[in-house]
Formats: sequence, structure tokens, C-alpha cells
Amino acid sequence: MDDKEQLQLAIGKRVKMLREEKGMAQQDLAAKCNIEKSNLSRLEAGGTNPTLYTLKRIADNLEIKLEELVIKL
Amino acid sequence: MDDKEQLQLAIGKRVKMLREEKGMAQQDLAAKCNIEKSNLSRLEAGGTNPTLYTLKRIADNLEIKLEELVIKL
DNA sequence: GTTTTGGTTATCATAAATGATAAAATAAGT
DNA sequence: ACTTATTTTATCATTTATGATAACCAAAAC
Repeated sequence: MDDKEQLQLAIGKRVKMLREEKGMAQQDLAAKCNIEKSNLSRLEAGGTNPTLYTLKRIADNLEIKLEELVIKL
Repeated sequence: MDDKEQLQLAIGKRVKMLREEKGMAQQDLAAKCNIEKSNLSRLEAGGTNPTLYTLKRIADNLEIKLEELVIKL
């Protein structure tokens, strides 16, 4: 597995963990972010290399700083 | 100007500032990151919405944490 | 003034993120 | 078991990031 895949898996896990901590459903977060729910599912599964803007919207709607979202990646 | 453009401009400025602090030329950083120098130029100018992997490579080669790269965005 | 050096801009191709939609799988409740 | 909610997976179209290359611009060196 290369660097990129590892990074994708890591951000996916992080989003999922934070979302669940907030007790938010995948579809709810997706809706708030104006992201397709299928897209968010892929992202959480590590199947995509998200853009900064996507990450920002996710952080905003999780009510955390972007720094916190990408911590330890 | 919308959110996305503002974000792009912000990350561009941040990369430029940090790169210059390190006394690194655009082409040097680009080369280290395996990014096209034209691509990095566009990124610093706010003309693109970079992916997480691109940001990670930039942070690594600036020898900073990804959190530090995306601070205050 | 002409070489470097660093940066910008333009163009085109390709890869990949995301949108849009639907179907299938899984979990949770009741 | 049945229903409901949630997530996953698949597919196709569209948009966009990036690669690749080249030409151009500006400033500084010499």
C-alpha cells in the first residue's frame, strides 16, 4: 500500500470517528456539507483523495477546526 | 467571491509564506513534492483546490505538520 | 545588455473527485 | 419476522486537479 492510500484510509477513519462522536448519521453530515452521501461513504472508506474544500466543509459541519480534522495524518 | 475561492487563496498564501520562510524556491519545493512547478504556481495563486495528498506532500517537504499547513483556514 | 534565476501563464491530455441515481447490504427497533 | 434507518456499492456523467510541455515575464547579477 502506498502513501496516498494510507492517507486516504487515515482521513476516512478520522472523519468517521468524529462524525460518530457527534452522533451524526452519514447522510446528515453529507446533507449539511452538500456532499453526496455515496461520496461521503467512499471518503470514509478511504476510497478517495478529498480536496481541501471538501475537508473544510466537513470540518465546519462537525464544528471543529480543520487542523483538528487533519491531525496526525 | 465564494467560500471556495477564499479558501484557495488562503491556502495559496499560506504555502507561499511558509515556503519563503524556508528560503525555498517554488521550483525546488515543487521538485521535492513531485509536483509540476506550474501546478504549484497556480496553487499559490489560489487557482486550484488542492487534494489532501498534495497538501500532505507539501507539508512534508516544508518539514511541518499538516495541521500547521492548514491552520486558520 | 544579456545571461541567470524564479515565477507566471497558456494549452492540452489524463486521471481522479464529485454529482446523480439506484440498488443492495446491514443494523437497529419494534 | 417485519419494518425502518443507515451504510455500502455500483454505474455513468461531469467537473476539476494534476501532468506535461512550452512560452513568456521580471528582477537581479554579472
